[in-house]
Amino acid sequence: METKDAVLALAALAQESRLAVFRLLVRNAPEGLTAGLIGEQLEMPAPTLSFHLKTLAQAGLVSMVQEGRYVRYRAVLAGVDALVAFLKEDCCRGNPKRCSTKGSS
Amino acid sequence: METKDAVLALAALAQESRLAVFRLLVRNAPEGLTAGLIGEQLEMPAPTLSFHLKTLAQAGLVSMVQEGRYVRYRAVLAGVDALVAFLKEDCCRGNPKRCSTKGSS
DNA sequence: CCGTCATTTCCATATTATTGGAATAATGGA
DNA sequence: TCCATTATTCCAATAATATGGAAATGACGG
Repeated sequence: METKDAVLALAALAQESRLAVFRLLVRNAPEGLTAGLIGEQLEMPAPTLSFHLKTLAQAGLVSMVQEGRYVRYRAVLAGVDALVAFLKEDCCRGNPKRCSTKGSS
Repeated sequence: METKDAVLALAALAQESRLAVFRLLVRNAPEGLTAGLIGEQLEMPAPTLSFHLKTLAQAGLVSMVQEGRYVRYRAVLAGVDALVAFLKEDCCRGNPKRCSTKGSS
């Protein structure tokens, strides 16, 4: 992962509305939800939601699939893992014992 | 963790300069670095760096300790873990098997 | 105290993001 | 084909953020 991608993903999540959308999709993984259902759950106007979904998709954090008249969105959980790996890259110069808490990447 | 805290932390990282600062501190955990050394490594003007360090500190992602004339900054690695836990909260409605990749929180 | 060094605050500028109404597409059923 | 439904694009007002020079703060050594 490159810095540019990480900033894109972090910026996508660093916004109340989008964070709510993403977390809703995480809860509803792996089936996902249609745009309409998301808007209904979060009481968000369609254009606003569309804008945010596009941002999340461009950041690689959600995937979209056309299903007839609907578009189904899904959280890309691997995106979060990639982000964390990037953040902790070469943590403690590779002395994992000195690194805190749980030993993710 | 509350939504507000998560947005604060994500926004702190969602910026190229700050992301660079944080990752530098992660690499140099757990000792940390003084403000001056960070600015030197990243070739960043002092006021700009100070602004970004303050933002990271307010987000709970770095800690600061006065050391004589210097101020030492350290990455708070647990902050990242808390963030991930929040993002993946109730993932797949608690069906961890259906959740992807590695089984963090 | 006084000078020096490390860091922060002040401030103005430039840039970028969020929001939702109205209009526009795209799909499928009758 | 025509209509109802679903979702997106267009656009403009509003708000928030990043940047760095100059000045101010704070800490230590002499």
